[in-house]
Amino acid sequence: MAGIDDNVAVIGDWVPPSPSPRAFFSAMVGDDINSRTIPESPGEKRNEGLYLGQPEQMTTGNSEKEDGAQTSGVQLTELGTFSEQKSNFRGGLVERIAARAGFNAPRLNTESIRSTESSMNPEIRSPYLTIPPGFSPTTLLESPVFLSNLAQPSPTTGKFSFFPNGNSTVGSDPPDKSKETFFDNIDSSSFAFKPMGESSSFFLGGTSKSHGVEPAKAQFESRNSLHFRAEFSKLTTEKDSGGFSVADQRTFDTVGGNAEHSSPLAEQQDEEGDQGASGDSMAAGGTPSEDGYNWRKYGQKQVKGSEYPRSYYKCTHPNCTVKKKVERSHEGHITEIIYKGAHNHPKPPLNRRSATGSMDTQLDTPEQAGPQVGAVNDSVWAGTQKGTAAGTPDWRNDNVEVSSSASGGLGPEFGNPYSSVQGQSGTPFESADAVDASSTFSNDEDDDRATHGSVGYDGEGEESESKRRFPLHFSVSQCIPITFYDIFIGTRCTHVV
DNA sequence: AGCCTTTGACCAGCG
DNA sequence: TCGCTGGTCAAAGGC
Repeated sequence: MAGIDDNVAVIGDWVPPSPSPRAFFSAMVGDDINSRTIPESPGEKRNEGLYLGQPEQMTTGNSEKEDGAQTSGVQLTELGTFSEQKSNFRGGLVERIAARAGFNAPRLNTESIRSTESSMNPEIRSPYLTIPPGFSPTTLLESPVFLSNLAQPSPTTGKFSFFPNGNSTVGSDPPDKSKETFFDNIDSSSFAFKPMGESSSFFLGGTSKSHGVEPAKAQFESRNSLHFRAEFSKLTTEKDSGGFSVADQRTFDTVGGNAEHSSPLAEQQDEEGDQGASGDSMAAGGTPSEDGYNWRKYGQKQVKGSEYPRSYYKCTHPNCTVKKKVERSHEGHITEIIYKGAHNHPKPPLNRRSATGSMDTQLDTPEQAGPQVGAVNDSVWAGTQKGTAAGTPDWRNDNVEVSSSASGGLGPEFGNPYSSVQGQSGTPFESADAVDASSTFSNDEDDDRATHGSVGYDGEGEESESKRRFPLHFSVSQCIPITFYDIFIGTRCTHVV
């Protein structure tokens, strides 16, 4: 199944270019910044490795900026939370791994990070996603291994695909494969991360632009990575904006990474290649095709307030008037997606060109299946997804805005039950889905309501509150603990617009 | 041949 | 009315 393969690939991407087990774990822990603790792998390119995100990346769009207080607070919170958790994670995971693997896991030094945490407030434990920006929970969750593993004690979903021997494909692996195997492999010299020339990269990182793009990453674009990019992209772009508000977290829930790591080329290549010629080439999360629908770009313009050009897309379906605006950073990261209207048709078959691209992620979610009623009112662009993981649109609400960011995709994936379905179904899960979902969801609501990307899916009850709290209309609907091999690494909360 | 992207021009809304 | 801005059109070209 492609889905599985994808997952595998994704996992592989995680691997640092010249990875050593330590590096890997350190990365996992997020100690990249303080790599000094791991002298063994000096040569490693940290930027390529997993980064625990940098807070700055997490900034959100302008609208959110307005909320200064929230903004800074949130950032800190998230970071802090992560750090804190990280410490736990570190202690637990690393040690466990070390124990199993038989090598000494480096102690991660998170002191510096903690310092940051100091600013951390009670929020640290906030239900919001605590996963570091650089670290993409989504990946974990989505990956076959993690998905299943989180719930299941033994990650048998398969070995990590990135094992050098290559025989370990998640899908192929016998269910029996257990963590033991995994660790054993690690322990054994055989364990090696793929040099990633190919997949160089899954950049978890919150590397900031400062890290610079590495050419190698260009290659990194595996189809799989696409959705990550999307997510990252949003985050990335937003980071520029300066702080992020709580609402922003919705974006982060699923996102950890910073797209910027990947070179623009990489992304573009990736997108283009993966998506195939489909017009989607444009966007990772924002790519039209990502959401499962076919889009035709009919214009592009540099918007005054926006640092990046805005692209205009129309749904290619005959009677569908849905449009969407996508802003992408120079690097190709989507900074904002705004849907206008609702699809009045089911998602097209994967076959389409876009489909050819690996990206086609068609969610076989119920929503998709059903035609979406909705006339689009030309009048207004409803949804904005800045920096959000795509969420499920809150179609219940008026003026629901669904935002799906490429990135957004994650949101739905995690939070959205459907997303989960998707993953399980074996269909490739794409960030796009999220997007799609958003658009899709925007149902009956008149087109007027554009869809904003929102992460959460339900939370109806909370919704009102959320609105109150978050001008952006995001609310926390549900929090799910994220664990990695029994280790609690954070919580994911879905927010509903 | 069909579909899509690109891109400059055009149009409408607003102050 | 003018200028600015955002959104859309449509020709040209590519795949």
